[in-house]
Amino acid sequence: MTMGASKRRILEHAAAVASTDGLERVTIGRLAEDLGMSKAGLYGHFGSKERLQLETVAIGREIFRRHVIAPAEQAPAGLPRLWALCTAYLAYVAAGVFPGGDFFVTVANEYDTRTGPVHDEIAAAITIWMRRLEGVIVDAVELGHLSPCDPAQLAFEIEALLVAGNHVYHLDNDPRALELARAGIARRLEDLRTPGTPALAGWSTPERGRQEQAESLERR
Amino acid sequence: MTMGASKRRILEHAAAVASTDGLERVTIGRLAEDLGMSKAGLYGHFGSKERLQLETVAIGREIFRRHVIAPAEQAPAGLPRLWALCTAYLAYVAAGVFPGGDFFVTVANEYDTRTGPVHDEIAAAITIWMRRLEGVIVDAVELGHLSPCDPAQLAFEIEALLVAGNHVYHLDNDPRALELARAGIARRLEDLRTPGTPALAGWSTPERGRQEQAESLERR
DNA sequence: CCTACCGATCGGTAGG
DNA sequence: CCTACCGATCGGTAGG
Repeated sequence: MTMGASKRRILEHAAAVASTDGLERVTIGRLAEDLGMSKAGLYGHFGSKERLQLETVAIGREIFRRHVIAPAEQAPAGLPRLWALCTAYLAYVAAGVFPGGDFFVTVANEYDTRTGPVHDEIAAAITIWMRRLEGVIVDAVELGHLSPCDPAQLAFEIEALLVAGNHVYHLDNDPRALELARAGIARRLEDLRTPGTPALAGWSTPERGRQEQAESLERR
Repeated sequence: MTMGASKRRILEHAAAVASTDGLERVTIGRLAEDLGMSKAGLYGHFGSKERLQLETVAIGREIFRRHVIAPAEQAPAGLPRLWALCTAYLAYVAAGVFPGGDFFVTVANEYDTRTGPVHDEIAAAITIWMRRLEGVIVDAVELGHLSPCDPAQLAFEIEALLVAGNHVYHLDNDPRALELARAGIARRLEDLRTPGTPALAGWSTPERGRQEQAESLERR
């Protein structure tokens, strides 16, 4: 999409605000003040709050594609690409590409029980992401990397762990959440990996000392 | 907590609204209009928006305890109780106890990157829930129901699947999401179940016939 | 892009 | 519990 530099600057800031506070709090007055321009000047780029929200979702998709999808496309098809998608997602969260973590987790939770164009656009973006996961899983099975399995079930489980990693990472401000997500996905994929297929980088759980395990038991 | 009937009615409505639209949209004017009272009359019960939010979180915890924790306490300790917690959670979502699904998923996502007393109260409630999951997992291992495992890791994975089930159920308006969550948890627990321990009700995937199911259990 | 507005709604208060 | 109000902020508009 062709877009002026000013409009792009507005939308990138809007996406950053939405990732922490939600699309509802992306108000025209707040954006204008943050960016040092007038409300009416900013408003003129969009014509309605809903258009601003829809264009914010669109730029969120663009940033997600650049930081998660595109890097993983470099990996070989099948299991390596599936694992690359997972590690790229976790890296995107850890790097703070959006200050509130995964943009789509925040806005999807905000709009999951609402109706209208903004809900539909968010749901469509997530459906496309899930179809991509499922497609890469199908490839991995057809290439003999993984034992036969239900792609929708496996994609659901992987997405659940990724999203939970993002969520707990921010709620508890604890980077170990991303490690829990990585370990859960690695274990699930390891169980499905066929004998001839090599394991991948960062696959195994880092060694945990006996003391740390005992503490984990005590903490309950 | 002692509480007048009027205040309880306000808070139960506030929790219902928060589960769909978030705590931010639980405004004093909206509650007053919904309940047919004046803003000032409603406001007087709380004294500040933050107090209203904190008391809404408290009543959300009470309702969660009644619908998820208490029923599962009836099940025997160990694996049966762990499975009862999971099925009680999914039933609580499916039953629409809150119109927006799990109250805590909505508000935790809303507040995960904020600071202050409301964030802290939500984070504390979720920590207590996670500690409960971990404690029941430790019991299941000590009772010999499950092979030894990292309780924090398993609790994280179970919670991830439960929350994803709730989330996708509402985002796509598709009840199969809860079945994906149930199946994912069941498979994970089945892999950890020790030979002498019986499987539990609703354990297997429905698509599989009873015969295939029985064979599958024998094979292990 | 701007200044200057509009009616509606926000959290909160005064006074009863 | 109520009416009546406050200043701030919301999305949006008029006019340039």
